[in-house]
Amino acid sequence: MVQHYQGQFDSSFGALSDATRRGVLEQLAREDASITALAARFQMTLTGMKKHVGVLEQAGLVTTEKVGRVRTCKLGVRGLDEEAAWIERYRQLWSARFDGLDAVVEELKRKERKARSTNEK
Amino acid sequence: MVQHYQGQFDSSFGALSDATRRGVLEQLAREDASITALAARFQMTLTGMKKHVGVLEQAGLVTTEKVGRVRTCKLGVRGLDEEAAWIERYRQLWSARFDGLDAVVEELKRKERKARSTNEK
DNA sequence: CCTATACTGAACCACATGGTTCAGCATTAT
DNA sequence: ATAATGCTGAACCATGTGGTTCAGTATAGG
Repeated sequence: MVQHYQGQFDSSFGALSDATRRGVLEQLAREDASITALAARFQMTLTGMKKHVGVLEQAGLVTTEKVGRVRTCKLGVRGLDEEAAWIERYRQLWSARFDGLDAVVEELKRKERKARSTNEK
Repeated sequence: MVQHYQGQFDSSFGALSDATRRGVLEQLAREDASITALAARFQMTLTGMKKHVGVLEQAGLVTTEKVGRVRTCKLGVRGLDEEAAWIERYRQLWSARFDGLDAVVEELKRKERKARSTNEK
C-alpha cells in the first residue's frame, strides 16, 4: 500500500470536483436527508449515492448517523473556510500579477509620453 | 468513449485537488516558469509535470506558449472568481444552517425559486 | 410471522489519475 | 558538425473514480 497522506485540500477540493456531490451539499444545506432521498433526487442507486456521501464524509463536509434503518446525512461541522481562504489568497496573488502587467503597461506609456515630449523640444 | 461533458467546476476543483498543482499555481503567481523549472522544483519528471500543467491548462487556470525549445507557463486569464463565488454562497447556506437561522435559509430558497422560474422561461 | 423498506458490502466495469521509463525530435550552444 | 537541452508521445503501472448489479442484513409495519 502506497497510501500517500491525503491532505485536507486534496480531499475537500476533490469532493467538490463532482457535480453530484456539489448538489448533495447544496441539498443538505437546505435540509437533512436520507441516502434513499438523495439517491432518488440525483437519480442513482443507493449504493452509488452512498459512495458519494462517503467521499463527502471523508472530506469532513458531511456527517451521517444511522437511526433504525435510516441513515441521515447532515452538513459536517467543518465548512469550507480554509478552502475559501486559500482561493482568496490565490486570487490576490493572481490580480497582483495581472495588475502588475497593467503597471508595466502604464510605465511604458508614461515613458513613451516622456520620450515624445523630450523629442518634441 | 463515454466522454461525459466536464463542467467548469468539475475541472477547476479537480485541478485544485492536487497539492503539486496548487503549488504550481502559487509558483506561477510569482513568476512564469518553464516545464523544466517546475519539474525540478516539484521533484518529478518532465513528463509528469507536463501532465499537471495540461490539467491546469484544461481547467483554464494556466496558459503556455512554446518559444524555441522552451515552453513557458503563465497564469491563465481566468482566475478562480466563480469558484470563490460558489464556495461563498455555500458558506452562507452552511452558517445559516448552523446558526439555526432557518429564516435565512428560507429566504435563499425563495430567491432561488424565483431565479429558477425566471431562468426556465 | 411476513413483507416491504433501507441500507450495506462485495464484485465488477470502463475509464481517469499520477506517476514512471524510454525513444524520439527540434533547438541551442560549442 | 556534434553535443547538450527541452520538450513530447507512447506505453506501462498501480490505484482511484463513478457507476452498476446482486446478494445479503436489520428494522418497521400490518
